Amino acid sequence: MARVRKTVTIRDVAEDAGVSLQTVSRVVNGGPNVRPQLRDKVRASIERLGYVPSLAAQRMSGSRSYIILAINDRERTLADWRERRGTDWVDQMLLGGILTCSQHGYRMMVELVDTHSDHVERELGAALSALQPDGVILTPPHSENHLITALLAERGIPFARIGSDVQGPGIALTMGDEGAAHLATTHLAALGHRRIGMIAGPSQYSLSGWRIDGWKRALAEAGLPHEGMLEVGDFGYESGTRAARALLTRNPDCTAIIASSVQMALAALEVARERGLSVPRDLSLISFDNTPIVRFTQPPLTAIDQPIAETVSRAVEQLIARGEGTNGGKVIEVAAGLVERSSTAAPPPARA
Amino acid sequence: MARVRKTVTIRDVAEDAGVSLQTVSRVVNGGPNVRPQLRDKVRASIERLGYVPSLAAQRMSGSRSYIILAINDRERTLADWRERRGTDWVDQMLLGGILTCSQHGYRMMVELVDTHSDHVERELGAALSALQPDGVILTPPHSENHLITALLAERGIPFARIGSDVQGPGIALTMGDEGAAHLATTHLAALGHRRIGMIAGPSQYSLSGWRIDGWKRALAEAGLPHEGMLEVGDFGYESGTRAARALLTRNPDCTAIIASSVQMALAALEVARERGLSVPRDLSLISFDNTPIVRFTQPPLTAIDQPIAETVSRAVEQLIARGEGTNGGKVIEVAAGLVERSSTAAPPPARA
DNA sequence: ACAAGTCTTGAGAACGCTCTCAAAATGCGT
DNA sequence: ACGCATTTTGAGAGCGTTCTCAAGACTTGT
Repeated sequence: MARVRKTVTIRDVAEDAGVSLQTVSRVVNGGPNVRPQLRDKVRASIERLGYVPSLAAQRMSGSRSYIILAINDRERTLADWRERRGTDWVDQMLLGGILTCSQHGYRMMVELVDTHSDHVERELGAALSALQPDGVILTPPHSENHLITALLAERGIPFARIGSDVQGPGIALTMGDEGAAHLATTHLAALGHRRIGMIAGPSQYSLSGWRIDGWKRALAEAGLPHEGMLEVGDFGYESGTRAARALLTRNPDCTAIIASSVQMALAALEVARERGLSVPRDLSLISFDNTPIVRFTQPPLTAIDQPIAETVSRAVEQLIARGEGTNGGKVIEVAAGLVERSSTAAPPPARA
Repeated sequence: MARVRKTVTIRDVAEDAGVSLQTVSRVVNGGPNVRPQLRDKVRASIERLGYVPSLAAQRMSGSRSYIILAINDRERTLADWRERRGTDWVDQMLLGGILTCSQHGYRMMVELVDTHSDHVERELGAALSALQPDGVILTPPHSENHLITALLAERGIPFARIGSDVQGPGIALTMGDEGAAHLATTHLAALGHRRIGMIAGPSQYSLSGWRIDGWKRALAEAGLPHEGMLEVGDFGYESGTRAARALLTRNPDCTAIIASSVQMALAALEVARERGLSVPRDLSLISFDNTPIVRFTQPPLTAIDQPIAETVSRAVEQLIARGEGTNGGKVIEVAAGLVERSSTAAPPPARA
């Protein structure tokens, strides 16, 4: 029979060490002004009794809850999941967040919120009331949802917007979308490509715009035109198929494509196959998002590598260290890289 | 300036509705014995004020914490993540859990614990003390770690073991590994294969054993031999390469392989390619784990589809409904299916 | 109409912790 | 040694909820 062991509380420790509750609390929280001798004694008691403060009680009395709440888009997450599309960033985001939180004695919780719903404020408000998190991390497309940012600002909860470089309330962390697109485009131009197409994401995501900007800037620098080389998808596979077909039909001379999501890149790969174009011989392809999938396609895809986990990790750190008072207007940029695999090469001589 | 809005507490609601705290609490928790008239009045106040009970306070006073803790293997999770292997199940597990939890007013938290560490008990114990979860979900390989199950049993915390069919403390939820392997093997045998190889997972995972059992049973039923057709990997890509090479070298007549993880299936696919074997013409291939990746390989892989999300979801429900007192000995089986894609076909006539 | 029950409501303690503020102990300059 | 400033310690209240238990308001049977 499971003997129900009583929880070890701060009171037990205080008794064991022969000090007051308050002193134990100070030791636990690394408070100042405790004589080393006493501190060690208390630490020994904590160790011996295996005391760990209760999160709930800490929240109740103190000002902190030691909880960071990560908000994801329910709609997209669920759709991805049901269709087994691959939720790309969720696991990386999560791991980056959880690890960094636990390093600082915090906990991360995930909340799925539907942006398009009328109840955003209700849903999010309920979560905030129930959890009273010390910080909130917003992922696209929530990062620039004014209803959400306003709600958070009103409640005075520090928050970080991932994938956003718009200065505004909260901390913005951008993963260098403009620069990454520029990098990829420049890479293709350097290989000799002159007709470089772009399959962008939907315009609700402002990162879609930045990627287009980076692509255009690189093209301009290389003296290449962008007219007619842009298609827009919704990040999903089907939209990628449509976009790739349209792009290649309209521009038979197109020798390289940058796709703004893994799904759309995979779709482009399939479209190339159906047209008898060999990748990378006839068509070079670069995928945004360096997810595990792209290593195992045929050929493995060259991809832009955005440090999602690291970005979330930095967001967590910023939120935890918010004490400094810097809550607004900060913009942090994390640089993306390019991982070359076998889907990019020089264009075929005939068409170069 | 963020005007710091005071939190709405149960006291505010009580005042607004002109009743006692206790009555509001009863209404919130759906307690019995409240006159409908009063109940509606209280509900109206709750609605108007936007009251949501504080999780921390609920935990403090009540017996429940409304938290379910999911334990994952830190080592494997991190390795997968760092090497961008694809953490396969993490996102599905998580989503299944989070969704079901939120449907019941619970929250799910994720904890990464290192099984091989000496500190398992410490780490887990600390998490349990801090969070005081109402239930714990164990994923492989923790599901059968006796240190962990003993700790949970001692503390009297209900727990579910995912991917385990061993009756014991806690609820066991198996995803039909034996049956799934049997299904896959039978499918191959029905296509005409007579030499069906198996790349199994490491023996620490008892599901590895069940899969082997299912495979052997199906072979026996079909009157086929299993000798020399088994290789063991560690779920990772490299081990899959080694295993596939060994298997094909030792058995040149092997026309079909079942791989116990996506990574190992991808490795087998690559090994086939390097040997000039066309999949599925010369070699049929079935992957355990129907993750997004396998849809996009060339060819797309036939895969066993284990309902990870649904299983976790059922685990959560069991834990929440634990009130009934049934904490031990229960074994729940969720059936796996087979998704046919293009990596399986009849064996080449010459070798059939 | 009255006692005995049931249903409904409320008062107050308790949960485990941190906060504020006051008391005790210590250090320092002379 | 003495007074003052500073450091170290402790006592008590309070956080928002649910629990226990008792009191009041209804029923019901006779």
